[in-house]
Amino acid sequence: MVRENQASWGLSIQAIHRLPYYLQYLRQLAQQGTETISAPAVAAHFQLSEIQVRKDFAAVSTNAGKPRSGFPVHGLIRDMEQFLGYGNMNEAVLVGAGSLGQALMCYGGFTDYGLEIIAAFDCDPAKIGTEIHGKHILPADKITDLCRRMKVPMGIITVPASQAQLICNALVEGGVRGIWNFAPVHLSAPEHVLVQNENMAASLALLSKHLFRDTGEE
Amino acid sequence: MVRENQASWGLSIQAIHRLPYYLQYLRQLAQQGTETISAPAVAAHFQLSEIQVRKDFAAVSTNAGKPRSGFPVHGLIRDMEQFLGYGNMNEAVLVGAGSLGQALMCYGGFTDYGLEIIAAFDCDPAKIGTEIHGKHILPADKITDLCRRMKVPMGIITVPASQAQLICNALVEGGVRGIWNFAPVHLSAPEHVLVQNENMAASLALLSKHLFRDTGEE
DNA sequence: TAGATTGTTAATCGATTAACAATC
DNA sequence: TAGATTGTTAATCGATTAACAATC
Repeated sequence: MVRENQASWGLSIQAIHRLPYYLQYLRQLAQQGTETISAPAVAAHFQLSEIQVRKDFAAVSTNAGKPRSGFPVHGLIRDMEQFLGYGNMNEAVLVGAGSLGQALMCYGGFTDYGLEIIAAFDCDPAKIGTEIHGKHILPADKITDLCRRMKVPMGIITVPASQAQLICNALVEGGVRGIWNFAPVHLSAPEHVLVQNENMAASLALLSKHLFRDTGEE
Repeated sequence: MVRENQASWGLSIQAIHRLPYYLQYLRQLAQQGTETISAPAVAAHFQLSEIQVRKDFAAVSTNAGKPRSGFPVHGLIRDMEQFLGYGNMNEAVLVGAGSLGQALMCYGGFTDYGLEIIAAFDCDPAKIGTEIHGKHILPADKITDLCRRMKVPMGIITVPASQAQLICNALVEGGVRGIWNFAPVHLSAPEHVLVQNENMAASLALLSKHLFRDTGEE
C-alpha cells in the first residue's frame, strides 16, 4: 500500500523506518555525554549489521565517520532531525473524534515531530460544537472549505472504514497533500497526495500469529 | 526493526501488511452480494499488479481461482481471517495509561482483531486506583506478578521512551511472548518474544518530507 | 470457440550483506 | 606501528514482475 516516491531520497522505506530509532538512541547517548559512536556499537544495540548502519548513516548525514573513533553523535543527530523533517511545522486537521481521534488530539508527543492539529471534525451531531483538548469539533461537511481557506496541507483520518474514502475525497478536494490514514481501508487519491497508512491490523495479526504459533504446532 | 520468523509462513512481511486491506475490500464486496472477484479487478482497486494479488491469494488461501470468473469472495474471506488470526482471542495488558494508552483502552475496534485488554498499569500514583473504561489502573510494579499469575501472552507499551525498556523487561519477566510497542525506542527482548513496533514517527516523517518536497525544491 | 483469467516458472529489480583497500 | 573502523565496490538474497501454457 506504500506508493511512489521512495526512490527520490537515496533511502529505502525500510531504512527510513529505522531512522527514528537511531535518533532516539543517539539522543540518549548525547545526554550521557557520549561524543562519538561506532557503527558496530550501534549495530549491536539494534541487532542489525554494521554495514547497514554505516549505509544508513552515510545516506542521511554528511558527517563522515573517523576510523577507530566512529561518528560524531551530535552531528548525526542534527542531520537525522533534518532528514526526518523535525523542525518543519505541519498543520493538520483530524477527522473522526472517536476514541482514537481524541487520543491523537490529546497526545502531546506529536509536537516533537512538528505536527500540530489545528482543527477536528466529526459527523456525529452530539459531538459537533463540543470541545476536546481546547479545540471545537466542527461538522464534517465543512472539511473542504476550511482546508482550502486555511491552506491545510495534511489530514488525519480516524473514522470507521466505511466513511474513510468520502472523508479522503473531501480532504483532497480541500487541497490537502498528505493523509495519515488510521482506517483499515485502502484510499484512492490523486498522484500528488501521499496516503500514509497506519496499519495496526497487520501489527496485531503478526503478534497473534506469533502467540498462537508456539502453542499450536510443533 | 523487524526480527525473525517472516520466512515461516510463505509470505513476506510486506505481503502480510496487504492482507488486512484485501480483507476489508472483500468483506465490502460480500456485503454487496458479489460472489467472485478476479485478481485484475482487485489489483486495479489497490493499484497493485495482478500477479502480486494472485500470489498473495495463493499464499493464504486454498480456494483456487477459476479462469474467467476469478476467486470465490467468501472462501477468500474465510481463509484470510484464519490466516490473520482473527477469531483467535488474545489477552493483553497495557502499560502507560496516558492519552495514547487510554485511547487504546477505549477503542472498541480491537475486539475485531481478537485483542482484549484485561488490565492496565501506570507509574503515576495519581492514576493508580482510578478506573478507565471500566478497568482499574494498577501500579506498574505489579506487572510481572499479574502477567505470570494470569498467563498473559501479550503486553502493550504506551509509556515514554525513557521507561519503555524497563517495562519491557517486567513484561518479559512475567512470561509475555509478544509486545506491541508504541514508544519510539528499540526494545531488547529474548529471541522468543516478538516485539512489534508501531512506528508513528516514521509515518509522520514520510508525510512531512512529502509536504515539504513540493514547496522546497524543483 | 475465443478470450479472459489462472497458476507456474524464469527474469528483473532493489535491499542487504560480504569483501577489501584506505585511514586514523 | 597495529588494529579497529570507515567507505566503496561486488555478490547475494528476496520480493516483485514478466512470460506463457493451461483452462473455464
